[in-house]
Amino acid sequence: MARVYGQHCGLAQALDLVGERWALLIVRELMAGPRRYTDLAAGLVSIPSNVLAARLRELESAGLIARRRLDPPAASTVYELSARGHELEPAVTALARFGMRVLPPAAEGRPFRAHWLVLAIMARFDAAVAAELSESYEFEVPGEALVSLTVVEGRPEVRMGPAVEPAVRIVADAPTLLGMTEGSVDPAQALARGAVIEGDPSALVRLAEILPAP
Amino acid sequence: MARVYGQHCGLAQALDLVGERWALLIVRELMAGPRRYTDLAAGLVSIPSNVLAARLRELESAGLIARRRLDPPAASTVYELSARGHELEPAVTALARFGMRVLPPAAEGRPFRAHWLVLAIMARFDAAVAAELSESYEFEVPGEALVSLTVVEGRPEVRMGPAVEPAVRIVADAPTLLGMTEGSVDPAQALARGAVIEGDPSALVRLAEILPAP
DNA sequence: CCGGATCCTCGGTGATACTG
DNA sequence: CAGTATCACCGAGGATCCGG
Repeated sequence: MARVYGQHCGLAQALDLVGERWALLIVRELMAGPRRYTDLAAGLVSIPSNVLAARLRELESAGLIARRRLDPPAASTVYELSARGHELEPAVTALARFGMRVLPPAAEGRPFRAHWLVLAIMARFDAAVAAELSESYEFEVPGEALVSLTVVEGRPEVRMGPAVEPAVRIVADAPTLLGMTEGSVDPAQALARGAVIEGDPSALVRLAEILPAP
Repeated sequence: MARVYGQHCGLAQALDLVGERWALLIVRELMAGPRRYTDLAAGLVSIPSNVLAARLRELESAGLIARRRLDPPAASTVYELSARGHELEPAVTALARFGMRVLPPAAEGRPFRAHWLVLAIMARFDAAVAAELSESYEFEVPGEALVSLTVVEGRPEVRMGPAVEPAVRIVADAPTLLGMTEGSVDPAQALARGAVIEGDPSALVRLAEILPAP
């Protein structure tokens, strides 16, 4: 692991910590909440098991993630972002925003996971437009993921799990919902693909405004 | 170069383009302006020549950088960021901001370059504090780099080269100036280390406010 | 079934030398 | 100056196996 730049530069320092292959994708997975080893392997799709184990060790010793044993009866270990690890979120969302601009719309054999919705929503959120808004929204891929966006006085919080009194609820399959957050699928197309959109129509307009095209 | 994630995710897509070793550091170099092959090699400190050539080829075919032949008499080729390459700047500054928080203050054998000041200033700039401000500042490492920060109605522009009518001019050696932009060296310490600070004292206060600690 | 460890192969990286 | 050529090496990829 002597493959570090060792330069006195913020960017080089950041890349010395999370620049290795798979490292930032592990952070992406944990941005959706604590996750077990096996869930991480599934969310990362094609990561070799030994590489995942090595990265988790490195990220833990860098203080970016933490292991925690769940209380019995659910005795299993989960990984989660530390406070310092959460500080990576602005950088991860900025990279994702860039990537979404050049992401091919079609999904030919390209794997996707419903919980990536969390990052997609964070990346598209526009704080300047949200301003003083306070409202919550809920997104569901039946049987796979339930994601909530809660905006409190312009500040967003994206989590796995239900929203309290969502102004809008959108239920669709993963490609449709991801396509909506990426701007390649509009509500009309989503409805044609079997999506269910319920709630306040004016809130749906606001939702589209605070999640502008990347 | 089949080492791509191939996932339908903005972050994975971004890393497929600039996730390989040295790629983002090349972007850092070009954020200080167009640069020749040899200058890139010097700014990246320890990059193998074949790797630099390979990355430049990849970044060019990805549309992130462009080669350009300078007009005679200065007949040489330079590399520069394309429009799409400039779109990486928010992500690079966000990563640098994270890295600056965990960057060890001392520089024991860790190499640095004066033009990294450009990224350091961009990373520390706080748009919320700058608000409606319009003012310019100049930073100089004698014989190595001259950097200007020009704020127009709250929007920053950081360039190599002199500022027009700077409200403040700071002249110091590279470690002192980099330390100031990283928050580890305050003006008093800088003066003790031989720095020259000239201009409007109230503008110096404003400068410290729009470049808060990362 | 979970959470890895182990073994092997292959290709990218690092270091250096060389050339138009 | 702007790369290309060569080679050793180590980390990624892929599969399998193992203890709790």
